[in-house]
Parts: sequence; structure tokens; C-alpha cells
Amino acid sequence: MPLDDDVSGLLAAADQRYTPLRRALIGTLAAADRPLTMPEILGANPTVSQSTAYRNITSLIEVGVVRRVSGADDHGRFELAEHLAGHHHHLVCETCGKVVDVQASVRLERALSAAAEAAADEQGFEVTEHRFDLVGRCADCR
Amino acid sequence: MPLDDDVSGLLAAADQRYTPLRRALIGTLAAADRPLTMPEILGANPTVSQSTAYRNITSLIEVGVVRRVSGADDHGRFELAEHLAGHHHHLVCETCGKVVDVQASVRLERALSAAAEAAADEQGFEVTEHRFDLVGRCADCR
DNA sequence: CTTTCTGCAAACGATTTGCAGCAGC
DNA sequence: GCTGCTGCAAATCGTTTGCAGAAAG
Repeated sequence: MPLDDDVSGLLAAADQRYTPLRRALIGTLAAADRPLTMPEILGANPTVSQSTAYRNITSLIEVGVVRRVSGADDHGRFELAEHLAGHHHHLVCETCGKVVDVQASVRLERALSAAAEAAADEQGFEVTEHRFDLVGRCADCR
Repeated sequence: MPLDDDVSGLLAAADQRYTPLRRALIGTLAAADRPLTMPEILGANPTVSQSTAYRNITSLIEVGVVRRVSGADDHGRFELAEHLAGHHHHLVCETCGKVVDVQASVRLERALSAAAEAAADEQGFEVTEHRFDLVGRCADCR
């Protein structure tokens, strides 16, 4: 799995080990097609203690393997970093809080990037990333 | 102030009063050119107790007058709802957490809306709002 | 053997809530 | 007067941290 190699290398660069638990966490996130909440992560890995899960997710975020996204509510949701999972956007359900991944067209991505540059220049801002999230109601909640 | 009329009407529709404190909160948010954190709101209204401020902001959110936005960190930030403050986007500094308002061009807004529709349809999602936030480093933090 | 990882329990900060008094209609 | 608003203090929720033992290099 090339994913494992990437993660392993990034961890090693920070003197951290790619433990079985971390493999499991990465596997859980990689298997999902959307960002997961901590309860969901713990549910998929029932033997792990909460604090250890948080600690490892935090480590993985520091190393740049995992990213935290915020949905409608304020529950943290976690997903693989863009360079591992690919660039995408989110549909956020404002009723149930669910977050789903979506792709934008290449054409739109270009427009977004260009707009990002333009807007940022005006304020002396240096853009590293853009978020284009769609908020509304999911099929279940309509 | 037409703003006050709007707010007053929305509150009345929910059997809520437009108290002096609520006027003050709305005034604070209206005067800012960016979403404010709770400490900032309390700083601008020093006589208000924290819980009351939260309670009123919550009421105002329920009535659709105020909106909560999340920046890079997870500190809540509050701003007037779009129909009162106008549609805009945010520059989020990932170093200091600051959030600044920005406008996008009409052209881009059209592209964003169209993309939102397209992406949402695929998943049976009904979009009520889109967020296009730029994350990076602000002038102060570069 | 040294360093990192783990679990547990306690600590934390932001937000919420129960309660009793006060204020607006 | 009834209903909603306020302040205070205590409770709650997600997340973080201190500590001592287990495990990996």
C-alpha cells in the first residue's frame, strides 16, 4: 500500500512510529468516503481508549497525514490529508450534521483557485488552501 | 435603522423581545467587518454576563439573525446572517486564527452557485448556502 | 535501556443549564 | 400577573494532559 509508505515516511521524519493503532486509524479514515467524527472512529476501533485515539489523531495531524474539518455543528471530523485522499469538497447537512465528500469540475477548480489568489492579494493574504463547502439538507433529511 | 426592524420582526415571530442587550449585540456585530469571537463580543459589552451573552446569541441564531462560523481553530465566531450583512466569504489565517470578510466577483458567485447545484443534485442534496473560505496566512503572520 | 506509546483518571475551555429574582407587556 | 430575560454558579461536552506501566527500536 503506497499510502502506508507515505504515512510511514512522514511519521519517521518526526521521530514517530507507525504503530498498529496508527495503521488502524489510517485504515479507518481511508475506508470512509467522508470525514469521520471521533465517536465514529472509536466505534470502528473499539479497543482503543479515547485519549489514545485523540493523541494519535493529533500526531497524525501534526505530521500532515490527517486533517480536521468542521461541519455545521462543532464536532470535530477527521479525514486523510488532501495529498493522500485527493482534493475534494464537502456537502454539509445542516439538519443532521452529516458531511459527504464531493468533487468539483476541473473548470470550477481553476476558477476557485484564481478567485482565491485575487481576493487574497488584496489583503496581503497568502492562500495555502481553499474550502468550498455546500451547506443544505441531505437526502435523508429532506 | 432598517436592520433593527428586520431583527425586531424576526424576534417577534418567535415570541422573543428585542431587548437593549440584544440591540447591543446586534450593534456590535454590525459594526465589525469580520466575525467576532465570544471574548470579543464580551469585551465590547463588558457589563453582560457570559451566559446571558451566549443565551442571546443562541436565540439570535435560532431566529436567523446571526450565524456561527468556524475558522481554523474551533473557537466559535459570530456574524450577522447573510440576508442582513450581505453575502461574502472569509479569509482564515491558519497561524493566528483571524478571520476577515471578502467579496467574490459576481462572475465567480455565479460559477459557485452553478457548481453547488450540480454537485448537490448528484447526491440528492438540497443546497441552501455555500461557503467559500480561503485558508492561509494573513499579512501579520507572514 | 532509552524513547515512544498506551490507558486511566483528572484537568481543561468553551458552551449550556437550573434556579431565583427582575423586567416588559 | 404571566412570560420572557438576567445573573450566578454548577453542570456538561469534546478534547487535552499527568502519570506510571508496557512495548518498540
